[in-house]
Amino acid sequence: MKQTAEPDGGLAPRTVTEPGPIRPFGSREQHLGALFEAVLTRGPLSRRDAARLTGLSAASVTKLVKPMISHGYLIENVREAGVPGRPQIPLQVDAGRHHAVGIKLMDGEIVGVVADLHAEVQSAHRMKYRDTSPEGVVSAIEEMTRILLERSPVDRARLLGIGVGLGGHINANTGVVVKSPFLGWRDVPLRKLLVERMNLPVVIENDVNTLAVAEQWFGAGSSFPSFALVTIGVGVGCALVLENQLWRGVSGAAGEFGHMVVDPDGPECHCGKRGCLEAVVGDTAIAATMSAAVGRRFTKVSQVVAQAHAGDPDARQVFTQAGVALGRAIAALLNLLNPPLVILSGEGMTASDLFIDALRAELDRDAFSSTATDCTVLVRPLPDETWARGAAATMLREGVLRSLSKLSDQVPA
Amino acid sequence: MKQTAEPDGGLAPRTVTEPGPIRPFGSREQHLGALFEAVLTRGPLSRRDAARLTGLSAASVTKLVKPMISHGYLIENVREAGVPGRPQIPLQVDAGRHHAVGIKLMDGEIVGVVADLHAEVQSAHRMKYRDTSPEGVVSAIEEMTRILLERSPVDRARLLGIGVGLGGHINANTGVVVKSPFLGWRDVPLRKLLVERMNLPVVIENDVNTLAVAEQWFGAGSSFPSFALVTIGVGVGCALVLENQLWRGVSGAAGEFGHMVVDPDGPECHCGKRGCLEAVVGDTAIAATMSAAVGRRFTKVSQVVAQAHAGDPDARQVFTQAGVALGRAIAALLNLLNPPLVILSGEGMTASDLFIDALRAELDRDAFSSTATDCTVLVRPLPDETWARGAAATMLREGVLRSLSKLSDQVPA
DNA sequence: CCCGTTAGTTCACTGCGTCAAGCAATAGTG
DNA sequence: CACTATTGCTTGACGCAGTGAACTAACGGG
Repeated sequence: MKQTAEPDGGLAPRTVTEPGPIRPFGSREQHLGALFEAVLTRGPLSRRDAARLTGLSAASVTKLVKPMISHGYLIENVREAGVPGRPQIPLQVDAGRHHAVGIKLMDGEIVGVVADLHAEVQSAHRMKYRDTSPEGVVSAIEEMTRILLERSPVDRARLLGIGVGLGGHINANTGVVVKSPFLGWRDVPLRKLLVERMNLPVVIENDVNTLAVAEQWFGAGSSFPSFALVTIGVGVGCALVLENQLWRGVSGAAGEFGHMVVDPDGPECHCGKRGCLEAVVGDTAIAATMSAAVGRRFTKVSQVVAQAHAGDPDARQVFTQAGVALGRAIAALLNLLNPPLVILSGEGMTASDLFIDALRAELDRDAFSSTATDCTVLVRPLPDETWARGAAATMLREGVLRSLSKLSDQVPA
Repeated sequence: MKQTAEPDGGLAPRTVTEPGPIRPFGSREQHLGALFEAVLTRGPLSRRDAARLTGLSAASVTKLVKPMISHGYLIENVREAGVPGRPQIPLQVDAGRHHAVGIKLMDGEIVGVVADLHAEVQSAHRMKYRDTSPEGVVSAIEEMTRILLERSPVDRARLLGIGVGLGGHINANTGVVVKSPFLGWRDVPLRKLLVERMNLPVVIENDVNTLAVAEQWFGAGSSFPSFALVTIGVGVGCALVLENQLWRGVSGAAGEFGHMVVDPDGPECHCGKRGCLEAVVGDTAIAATMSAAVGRRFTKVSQVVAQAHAGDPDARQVFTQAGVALGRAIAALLNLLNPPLVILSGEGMTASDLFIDALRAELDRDAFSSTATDCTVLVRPLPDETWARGAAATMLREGVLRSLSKLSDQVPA
């Protein structure tokens, strides 16, 4: 805590020097972005429908779309008639026009993809790495990028950059890894290092946040202004999108969900506390609980999952307990923020059938008033490269919105 | 939960009918509001400083301030020289120009105030009521308003309306009390009833939210774009202000903090679960825990507080435990949202010395990375009418911002 | 008394979105 | 096969809001 004081030290600043947070002018940039997002996420769209979606007038849409077409962001599809009246001209994003590399850093392993503007994966690769020093990781990412771009060659001019997602406390604005337990890092300026080495735009972001961005652009999140994304796997993570904005918190550390204490008398967590959510429902926790219950050593969740699917009551019980704990934590989230949507994702959700019922029941039990009934809960098992895809999506979004804002009306030569 | 499904049912809406969420035009209304808020919360302010604060140009400030002065919202103070150059003209809000009634509904008791635009309380009153039917409550509020306005007569034209704060799930937009446990209500259109009876603008809002609004305008919150407000007393409540906006959630139920489960094996809660935060640190919980520990019957917290202040180790222990539980819950909040400020308030904070150290220690222990160090924690013991004052502030804000938006440049006759 | 300095005001200008009118392209109809 | 109804897109005049630059106002100091 910075300080604690009884306030009301009513300071009347004689000279105010705060930098005005208000944009001096023009919402054009925002409207360009909104229009692009609408066309991207809501499939092919006529100008008229785009106008309705964004709230702009048809005239404005025409004006704004023009430079986006001439610069190659959007393309006009062939008109399709069928109803009386002039047929609509479907607009869509020229997906192949822009690409990005997405990379997910894990403990000892790294997954990378090349994705186009629809976040369709063009190629993927997976490799191990040992050297966890900043230099080593940068080299691994360089190597990965080289391999990926060899497999699916992308014109450098059309490569928006590299998005990197990793667990821990990442300050996306400064590009600094504030703290990453699995790498043992503190305050490593990863973005700077990567930009210097690769000479390409780089975005680094918490891995769960990258998933949320992908979900917001290409998934269920596109229909909801706010949602929470909870991932279950080795760890438990959470990302928040509030009013269409990724919520990062003051220091960029928002969304730390795994170390919420759900049972003060629960098992010890690697963070030093007892009964953290992660220590109850994380992968290692599942295996450990099962081992303790049966008296036989389980090292992997997959073994417990297999047992449970085979009908073993002990294994089923382990998952039921995990579901209850998870439900309790998510209920806390629901009660606190009352979001319209919660997406459950992560490797752990592939076995969601084993605990989803317990989770739901607990949600209904714990949720205050209508916070549970007013919330859609979505289960999203994770295809393997999705994390890396999310990182690519984050870079795509950043890059496209940035370049859109520089768009001028004039047609390029 | 509404539903659960694997999504990607990629619906391509042929005809889009969504109402565009974008404002058709003009940010003038927002700038008027921002300017007014700046002058209100940042004390007397010259046009120049106001410009710096809001980010507007000096020219714009001149233009926007003109109608606010001619309509009596702002007044020019006498200039004060001292430095070379033309002296500044301090602008300030004409506090006496607008008033509002603020009312806090409690179980069997009702507190009301009349407040001016600075939320200075002009007069206050407190009374009991028995009839908890909607009719009865409306009558009590009417009676209260009558008494308050007798004591401090306010020109009806200058009375912006009545703000009502009460615990429970309140939908401020529709003016409906969705659920109020202490009144035993469900879906009561309280605002409608009050408007009909009183023929005045009415705002109803969750009581903790009204406190947050007051804090945002007149308290520490005015210097932070986002903060969380946690109240401890009979119940435990929470309100969130995110990016200068009160966060209500989809259904207006956000901020339910008291029924987060902090200890699954803890004491039973009146909500039916076990180990809710409220059941561990609420007023009745404190008394109950103390009774159990000592084997003597305590019915009021004040008794336990007295014992603790007298040095009774049992009593002190009770508060220490409560501090730990509270710290744990607030740490969860910190980790999830990473806000720059948390304000601790409510009647319970008058005894904050008994548990604040335990709370702080737990925060530091539980918080991930820098979420605790980057967060200012403020203790705000509650003067008695503050709840009602908050309700008045909510009405003032609503009323003023609404009427500002109708302001035209022309000088009134 | 004039100068430097700072605050506030005026005004021509510009960017941006809108409205209204016009143009374009289809299906249906006599 | 015109002709009309219908719907989508485009164009241009308009208005609003905010700005920069020039100007006026009001002070202290030499």
